[in-house]
Amino acid sequence: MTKIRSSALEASALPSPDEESPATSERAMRRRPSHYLDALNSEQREAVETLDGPLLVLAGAGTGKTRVLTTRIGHILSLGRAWPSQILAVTFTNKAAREMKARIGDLIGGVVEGMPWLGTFHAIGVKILRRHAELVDLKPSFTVLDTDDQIRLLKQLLEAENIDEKRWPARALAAMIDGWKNRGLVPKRVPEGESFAFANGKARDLYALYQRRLKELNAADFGDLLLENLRLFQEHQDVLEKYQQRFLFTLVDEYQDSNVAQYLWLRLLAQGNGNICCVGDDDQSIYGWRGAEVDNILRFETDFPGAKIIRLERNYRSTGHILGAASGLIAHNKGRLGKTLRTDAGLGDKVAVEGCWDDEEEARIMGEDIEQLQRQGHSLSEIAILVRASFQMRAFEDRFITLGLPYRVVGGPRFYERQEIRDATAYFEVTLNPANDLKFERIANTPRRGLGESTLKSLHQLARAQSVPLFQAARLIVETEELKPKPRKALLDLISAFDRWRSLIDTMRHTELAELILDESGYTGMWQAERSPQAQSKLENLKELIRFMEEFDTLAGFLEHVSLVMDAQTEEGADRVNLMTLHSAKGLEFDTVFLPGWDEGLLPHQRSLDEAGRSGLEEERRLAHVGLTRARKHAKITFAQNRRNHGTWQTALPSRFIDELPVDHIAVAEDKGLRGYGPSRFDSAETLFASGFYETPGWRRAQRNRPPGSGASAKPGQITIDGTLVASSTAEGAGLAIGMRVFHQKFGYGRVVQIDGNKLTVDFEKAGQKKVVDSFVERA
DNA sequence: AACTAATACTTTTTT
DNA sequence: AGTATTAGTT
Repeated sequence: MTKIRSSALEASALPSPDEESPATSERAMRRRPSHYLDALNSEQREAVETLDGPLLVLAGAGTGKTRVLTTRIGHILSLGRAWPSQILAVTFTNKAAREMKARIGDLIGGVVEGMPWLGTFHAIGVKILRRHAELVDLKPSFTVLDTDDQIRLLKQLLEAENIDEKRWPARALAAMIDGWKNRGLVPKRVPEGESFAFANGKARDLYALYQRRLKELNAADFGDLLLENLRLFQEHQDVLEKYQQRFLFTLVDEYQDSNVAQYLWLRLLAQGNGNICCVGDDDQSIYGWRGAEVDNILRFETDFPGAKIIRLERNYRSTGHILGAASGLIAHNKGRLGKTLRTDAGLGDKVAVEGCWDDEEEARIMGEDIEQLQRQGHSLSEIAILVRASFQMRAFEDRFITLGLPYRVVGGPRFYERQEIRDATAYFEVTLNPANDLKFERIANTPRRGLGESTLKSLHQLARAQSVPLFQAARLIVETEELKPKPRKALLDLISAFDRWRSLIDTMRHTELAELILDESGYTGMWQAERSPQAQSKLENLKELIRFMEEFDTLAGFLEHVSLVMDAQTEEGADRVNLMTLHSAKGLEFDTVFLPGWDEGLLPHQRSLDEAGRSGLEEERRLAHVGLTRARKHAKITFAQNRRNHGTWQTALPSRFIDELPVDHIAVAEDKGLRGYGPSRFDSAETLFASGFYETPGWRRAQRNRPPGSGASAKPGQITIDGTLVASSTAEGAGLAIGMRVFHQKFGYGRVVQIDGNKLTVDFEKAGQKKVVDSFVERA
């Protein structure tokens, strides 16, 4: 247990919430240790002071959820009810964990070294698992697999089982296994029936096989971090009791995002003393597709008998109209506990609603709006554009680039998920732990060193026959004549390189060693040789990685954290418009929020509707609600009538969520007209919308009944022939001849240099000389 | 083994 | 339409 001297506790009696006047001195705080409670409203205060027994804090958007959590921890500490090391506080993201640490630090003054059990479910899971690894058939040094490794492993399994990977993709199996793990199901507990969804009922066996392989590799995937913990607690009562006794208080953030496994885990731990406090908002549950169970929060009272529920309904973020619009919208959901958000701020601006012709116009309008805001002195970083799906971002990026408007894409591929980062860490991992087959395989032929499929295959064969790791098999095989001289030499070089790097671990600084490895392996060289702009940024990222390593003392320490704790470094500071998905916007707030793409089929996403029916619709509605409640002062919703889906133009109707917004809180933009696009090609959404008819049931019916092809289905001035462009040809048949000018979809215009049957050599004006198939070019 | 052409896929994504 | 993976070819 971490030692915290009483001085630390004294210090903890001095919480200083941000609003507190600087005049409040440390000494004053000591005299009146409950002063920090004064900064809370009555519900918040109750949530902080109700320490014993199960407590659910239903915290609507912007009601001070994090403040309650951190103050509660501060309160526990200042009352001396527990040492920092006796408090378990779990979050879902590293970001949330970091923020909580920082805020508790502010509260009790200084860095919170003494909160070893504040972290994500997974981080805490790993920590516990390492201590008791042997009890779940792992060694304490087990590695955590990322998604790539997981898929690769499953692919191998499928191959070994002779299952057609075309028909039964490894990804699908991975999704199923993850699903089971999220529900806390070990292979033998998987219901028979569910097995049939994959490879004619082999799914469960494959899952069992996969788990066995993981143990052999001394590895755990993300799901295991919880599932194995669960198993540990269930099978070893003594271990469970130890933790039950240790954790005097348990706090959970974003409880609505928890899955069954997490719920079971929490319940086991909370059975000790029952002091569990979950904070969440059922109206912000948007991760159902990833296994989150809204039911966990809806059922809290039943799951934890005697639970107290406190609602935080006073919103400190948004103005009245925005809150009114959001509340009116979410009120359409049936499965919710129900909260009524209110604010003391004025009504503010109504939520603007505007229709557009297509996504380009949508982007253009927002670009104009943002430029205007900018002229008024609005900070760009206080503006966010929240989209449902990432493909929507493109239109905005295009527009912003032409406008020269600085923007930043938030979310996207995480730092650690980038190819070059994974490759690099794979090198470090193998250096440290040569038995890590998956990582070894990942980089064996990256950069290309002539160790192709066939070599890897013989390695696998040998490894399996001798039941040794691939690296060991490599050692053996280079002693034989098994391989041809070239790959044999390459393999030998690789092995000795790794051996040498390994010998340097103890003597060399870990960051230097890392650079050495990347250098000598030819990995950096590989990217340097590729003179593409991406290669440049990849090299930058590798530098960033080394910089990040500085924060750790050893290579091992770094690797322990890298897969769990590393995320994109969002360069703060620069004044840029934020562009992100609704999902990644949860927990953030901005003065002005733009919500494009409220189209039927996109915001209630069609797929969500198809796959999950009403509950899917409700989740989509929560997503819309999350979007609206991100805004402090201004919100604008737009929808487009035409959206390019996968290549083809499709007409779209305004989202049903627009109909559901209370009329009083929204302002429908005046018809800006279709600006010269043909005369009344579609007398529907926009025109009627703007003339005030949009709220009538008749209008809605008209919208729904409108045949999908009516109105314009293509961009004016653009001739689209739906379906096929039939002209097929052989080179001769199409009348192609040497010297003829042709057009190719990808390469543009060029001149035919040579004809070889149906293959052409064309000298393209932009792309240079290429060999193409005749059917891909047309006469220009 | 490495390139090119054909094909398949396309919601959201903490760890 | 565009990209990412796979299959086929050299």
